[in-house]
Amino acid sequence: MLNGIPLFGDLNASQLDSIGAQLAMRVYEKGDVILRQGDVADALFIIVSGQAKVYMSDETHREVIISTLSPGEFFGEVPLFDQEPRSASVAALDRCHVQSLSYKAFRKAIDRSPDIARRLMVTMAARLRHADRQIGTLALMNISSRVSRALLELAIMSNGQRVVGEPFTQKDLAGMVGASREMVNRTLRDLTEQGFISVHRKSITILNENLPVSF
Amino acid sequence: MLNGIPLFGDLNASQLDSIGAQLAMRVYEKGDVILRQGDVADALFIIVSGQAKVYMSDETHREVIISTLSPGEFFGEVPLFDQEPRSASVAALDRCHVQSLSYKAFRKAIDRSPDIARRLMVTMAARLRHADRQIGTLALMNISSRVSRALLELAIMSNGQRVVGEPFTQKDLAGMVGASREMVNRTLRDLTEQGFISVHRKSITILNENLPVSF
DNA sequence: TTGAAATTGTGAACTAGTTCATAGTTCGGT
DNA sequence: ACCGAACTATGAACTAGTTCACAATTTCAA
Repeated sequence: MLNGIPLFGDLNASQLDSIGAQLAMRVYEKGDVILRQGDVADALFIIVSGQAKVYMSDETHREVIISTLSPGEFFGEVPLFDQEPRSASVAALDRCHVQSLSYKAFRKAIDRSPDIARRLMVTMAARLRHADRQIGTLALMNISSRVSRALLELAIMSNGQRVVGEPFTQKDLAGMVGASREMVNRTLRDLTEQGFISVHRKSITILNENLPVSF
Repeated sequence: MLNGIPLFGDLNASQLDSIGAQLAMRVYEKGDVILRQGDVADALFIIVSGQAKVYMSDETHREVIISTLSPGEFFGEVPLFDQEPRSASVAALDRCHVQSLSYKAFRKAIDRSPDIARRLMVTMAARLRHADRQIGTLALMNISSRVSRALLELAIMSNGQRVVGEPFTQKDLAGMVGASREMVNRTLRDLTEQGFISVHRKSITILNENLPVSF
């Protein structure tokens, strides 16, 4: 989705080296929490492989998925600018290789490279646009429209077809659209009956671009 | 709310002058639309006086208020980074004096002043945090909690009391929390009966900080 | 000051969505 | 190849919130 201009693409090896003293790689298994809402923050993360979800949850363990992250994308930059605790949690949706960069080094990188600063701004602007859209969707659209919109957004081309597949479950989808899992299930059934999608195993194929989005 | 580090605070008069060829001031009356969702964008705006709302609406004229803006705050920066149309509309909540700065000049300012770039990033990060919180709230909390949260957020100190007053109507509040106007009215009645707030004319006083927020 | 427009207040009918319960299916590990 | 765990599916009861309708009050411009 928010696709990754690799953040450090313009740095040569020695430049990377000069800021990257604290660059560390870690592997997270599916379901592992990478960072937790409320934690004190001192590092930025970059996804090298795998996918992750950014989410918030309440005390009854219901959760909203704010966004999903793919290889090349980074996350955890917000607290660098306001020194507040992390605003959401991030967990691996499948096995993830994640690099971390201390804020100290990250700040250095921003200061030294106008290009990194610029890319950071571009990404934050994209996230802002996406978040605002999400707010509009949650406040104005009914669930079946929200599900349709989520499917269109998650779909990737796979031999000529738009497909939403692994690693997303109906529960994940429910979290993304702010609805119960059951309601998502019923919506998928309806969309199937109406011929808009077809569902096989864990993968949903979009048969008709014009999913019913009321908004 | 998202309070204004003035964006151009570190520029001296001649620096301001050198980028500000296109700096123009305009007055908008209450209700006037300053910019519209879908428009092509080529300028940034800065509120000098008055308040404005950032909102999206659907074809049936229901609207969500994404945020409100106070003097010192700027808006309309997102399309600078992605060349997409404006993602939301902005309208004056009361009489507003608004300065506009062409993207061309704005870009120049960002490039010349690391401090302006930094402030821009700080503001975007704050907006991102706020937006994510809003998404969580919309997806996880019931309406009375959302109203309580909105009241706490909008309240300003006015001789020792936390007050939410002009220019916000119940309809505005409804737009902010993604609910019907009637539901907001009923919630305010309940909160009054329970002694948490008191309502006189258009102003709401918070009597007890601990408004019932479930989340 | 007065009349029209906007805002507030409230009941009643309705409905979209949740929650609960339970069964069938698929998945992943040993 | 098997077993428990996670996921999918679906009906039924319930409920939070919407919508409609209308009255009362406040605001504001002429």
